[in-house]
Amino acid sequence: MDYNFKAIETKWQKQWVKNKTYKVEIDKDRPKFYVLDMFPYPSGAGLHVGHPLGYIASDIYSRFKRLNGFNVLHPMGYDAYGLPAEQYAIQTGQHPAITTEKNLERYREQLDKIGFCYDWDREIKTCDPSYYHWTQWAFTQMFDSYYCNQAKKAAPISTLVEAFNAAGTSGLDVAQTEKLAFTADEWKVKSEKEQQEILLNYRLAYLADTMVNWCPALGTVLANDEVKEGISVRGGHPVEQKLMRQWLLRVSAYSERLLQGLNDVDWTDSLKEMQRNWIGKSEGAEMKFQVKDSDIVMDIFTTRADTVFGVSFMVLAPESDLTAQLTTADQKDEVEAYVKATAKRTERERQAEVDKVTGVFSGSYAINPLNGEEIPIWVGDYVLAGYGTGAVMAVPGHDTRDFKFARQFNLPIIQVVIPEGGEASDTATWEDSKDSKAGTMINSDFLNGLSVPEAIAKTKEYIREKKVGDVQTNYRLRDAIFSRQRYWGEPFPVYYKDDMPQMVDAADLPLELPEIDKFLPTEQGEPPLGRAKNWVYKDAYPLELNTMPGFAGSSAYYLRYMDPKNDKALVGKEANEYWQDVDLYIGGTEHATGHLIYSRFWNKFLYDMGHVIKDEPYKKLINQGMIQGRSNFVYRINGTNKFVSLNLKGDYDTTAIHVDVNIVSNDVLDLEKFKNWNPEYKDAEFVLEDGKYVCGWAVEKMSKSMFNVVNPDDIIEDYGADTLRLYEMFLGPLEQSKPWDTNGIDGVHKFLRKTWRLFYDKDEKLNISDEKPSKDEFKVLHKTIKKISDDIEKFSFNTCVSAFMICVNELGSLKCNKREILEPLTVLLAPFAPHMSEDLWEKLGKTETVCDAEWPVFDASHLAESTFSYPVSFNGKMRFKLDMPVDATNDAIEAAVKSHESAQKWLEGKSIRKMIIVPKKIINVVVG
RNA sequence: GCUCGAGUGGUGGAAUUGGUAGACACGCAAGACUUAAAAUCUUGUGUCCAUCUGGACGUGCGGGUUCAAGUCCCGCCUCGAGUACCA
Repeated sequence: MDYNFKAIETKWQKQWVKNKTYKVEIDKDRPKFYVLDMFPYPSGAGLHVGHPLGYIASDIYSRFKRLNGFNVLHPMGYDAYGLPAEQYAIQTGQHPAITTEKNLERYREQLDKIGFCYDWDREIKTCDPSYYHWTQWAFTQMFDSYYCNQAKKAAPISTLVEAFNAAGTSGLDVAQTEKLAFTADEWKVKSEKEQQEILLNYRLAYLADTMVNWCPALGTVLANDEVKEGISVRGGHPVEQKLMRQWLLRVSAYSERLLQGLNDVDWTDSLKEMQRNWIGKSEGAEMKFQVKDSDIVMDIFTTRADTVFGVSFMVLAPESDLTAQLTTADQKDEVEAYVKATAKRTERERQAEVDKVTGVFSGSYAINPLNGEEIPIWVGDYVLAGYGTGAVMAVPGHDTRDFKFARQFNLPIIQVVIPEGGEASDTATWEDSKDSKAGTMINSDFLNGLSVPEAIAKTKEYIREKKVGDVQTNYRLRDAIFSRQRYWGEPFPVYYKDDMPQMVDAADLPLELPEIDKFLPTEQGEPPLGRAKNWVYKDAYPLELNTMPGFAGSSAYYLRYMDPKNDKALVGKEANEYWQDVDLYIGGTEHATGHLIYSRFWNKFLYDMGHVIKDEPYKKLINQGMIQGRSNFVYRINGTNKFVSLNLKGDYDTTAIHVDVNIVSNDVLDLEKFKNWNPEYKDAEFVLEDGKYVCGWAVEKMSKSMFNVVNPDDIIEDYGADTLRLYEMFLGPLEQSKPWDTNGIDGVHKFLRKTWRLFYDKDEKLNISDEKPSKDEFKVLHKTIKKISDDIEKFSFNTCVSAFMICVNELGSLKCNKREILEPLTVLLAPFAPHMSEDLWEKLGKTETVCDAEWPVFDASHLAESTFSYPVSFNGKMRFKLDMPVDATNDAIEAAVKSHESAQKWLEGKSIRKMIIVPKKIINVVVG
């Protein structure tokens, strides 16, 4: 019988469903292992060959763990809310739920064909009310909480109210939007509404007027990680800054814990580094600059308080509240015009014009707290409102941006640091600021002569003593904007009473997404939910019109898989205590600053409130590399419909045109298919080489427009799922990006057929021998057991496939069909090629699934050798091999080398200076 | 600019962490089987010189450490990813 992958794969996929082979339940007798794939968003395009890479890797690891006695949780579900389905709805009027359901079915169909061991009984969808019930619940919990910096954890907001009643804000150190100060008496006399407004300053989910990334094309605001280089990640539309009242999550409260937590997780260094940069901790000082003839005090943040004697002006962000306050009457027009002009520019324009220095004088002066000098206050858009205090002290001598600004507006430049090995010089002659990371202080009063680190320490001490500022830590991480002016997302469990937000009662959750007639904003510019009929709570109070963003549903999904049907809690105690956390998380690096920050934040909050038992959700995380496309090109001779083969194109003036990779084989174009591919090429003519049309190629992103998309369904149709799985792994290291080239796939398919043939004789009859295997056969097997076991643990799946090929090639030449070899080999192969292994396992007479077989145990005694073949080098160059007993003494080896025939020509006329002998490794003879 | 990662045959990639560079596979070439093709099998395949035995060179570039360097150190170059007026 030939290897009939179609019959085998269909058969076992049915059997697995029928036997519930992948159903998982809590089993306290076995250790748990939780393997998770990053939640896919089911797009309309379906899966291409790059998507399953990570899923195959996690599937192999899950099966391997199960074979090693672990109770493995390996679930799958869908991040089903999102912009594309809604954009499609706007264009076609089709309800996003229908589009989503259709896409999801297609995804499922494609996934099923690959033979994954998911427990589909645990499937979740973020758009399912029984799921978003708990997304809404978590939000209400955050609303009812604040973050205490002293306890370093979240606590119920009622505790804070008690504290206000007892002593106002005194003695409190809590996360807050604005630094407020009031006494208990002041608090008590405030109206209910005023108190509610104040509490928003502390809640972990809060409503506030903030600068947001507004994307007009999508009609919604976006979080920082959803914007790259001033354009939206989804859709690529321009984004501008706008002041809006929005829901936010106080992620910044957890900055330090999110940073510290990275030390306890097993993630790649590069991913941790990305998160560290995104959190952006910097330590420095906050200093107070009194404004001349005013009671206003400017707070500025600096990491280089030691350079304060070099400050020659101050700069405010145009959006800063202080800008208007500090503008004098005669500068008013100019400043207002500048602020307006800045606001009009998109984020993208602002970034593109980094070199353009713009600014305007406010008319006011500040007083340097260290030397009492008066310095002008300017407004400039190089200062960001969102970072630090939105104001800086400018040290043009030692900061590039300040230097450029000073030159542009003719402001004084003072040198305060002499770089190591340099001398003080006239700043008028400088072309750029001078580096100040190391050196000696000058022009700095009591700091003169000190080194930079000494000066930093001394300044900190000084400003604390004189109370002109304080040592301060700053984080770049911003609170997450949580409102979206869209339809297809979780509704907020929020209603408004007297204009103040209130949470929907827990008993009334989930608050289901209402039906609307059109998926567009209302005529009044309200979000789409403004169209919903009776969108009120308790028949009286209007409900929130915004919906939640994409990351809401994906922030705690891994917890839900532990207990997906629980209608009393996000996750039950028993399930949470058993499954605990994710042992292995596999997914793309694109989630580094979004999902992976938000879900860590979300989880830490739930941990603080005692709802889950682990502080960090993902113990080990691996980023699979991107599968790139390998595009093919044809070369059209300009102005003709004639195409010239790659190596002859130098003789012509040509234009390269992308051609569908599916009509090219080994870079040779199928001419007939090409003519039929596009009516434009129906009458195409060709200049061939050796009778063939050879295409050019390049590695590019896999995308429709490059005609290089390869569909896994097609591969499975031609070669089977097991071949697809093996080939995806064989392409290269999991974490590396690499191009997909279908051409190499024959190799792994051939390997599977060779494996099959070990079980079948020439007449295609099953033929397995119960004879004792030979020493060589055992050696091949155990070498493979060791290699596969080690490499799976290292996630080095490409070398596993090579090892299998070597093993089967060797067993093939030994003509081995011994049960004692083939049985363990089938188990080794089961994680990689589950369909074939399951089938062969049955052929071996087993009645239980191969998934529950026992992983073969490596026995080193089978690898023991009596001789070792030494490579013999002369001055480091390998010249010949020498077989020696493994227990040969160095003297015996030395003698053997000296008398060896091949050694003579290298020793001739030279003397042996030294002989290096590394037992069972190498011999190196140093001659000269 | 800063941070991280990577540069090995025509191609994808191996190399036990300092010890035989190019495993395994694709592609290519020659051969076997076949009327023929496909499939399958065998052999060869880093570059250069040589009829062979063989030799020289060779892991982005330039230095260095070492008996021995793809691997370690110093200085560059190129590509990829992330991030960016972050004070």
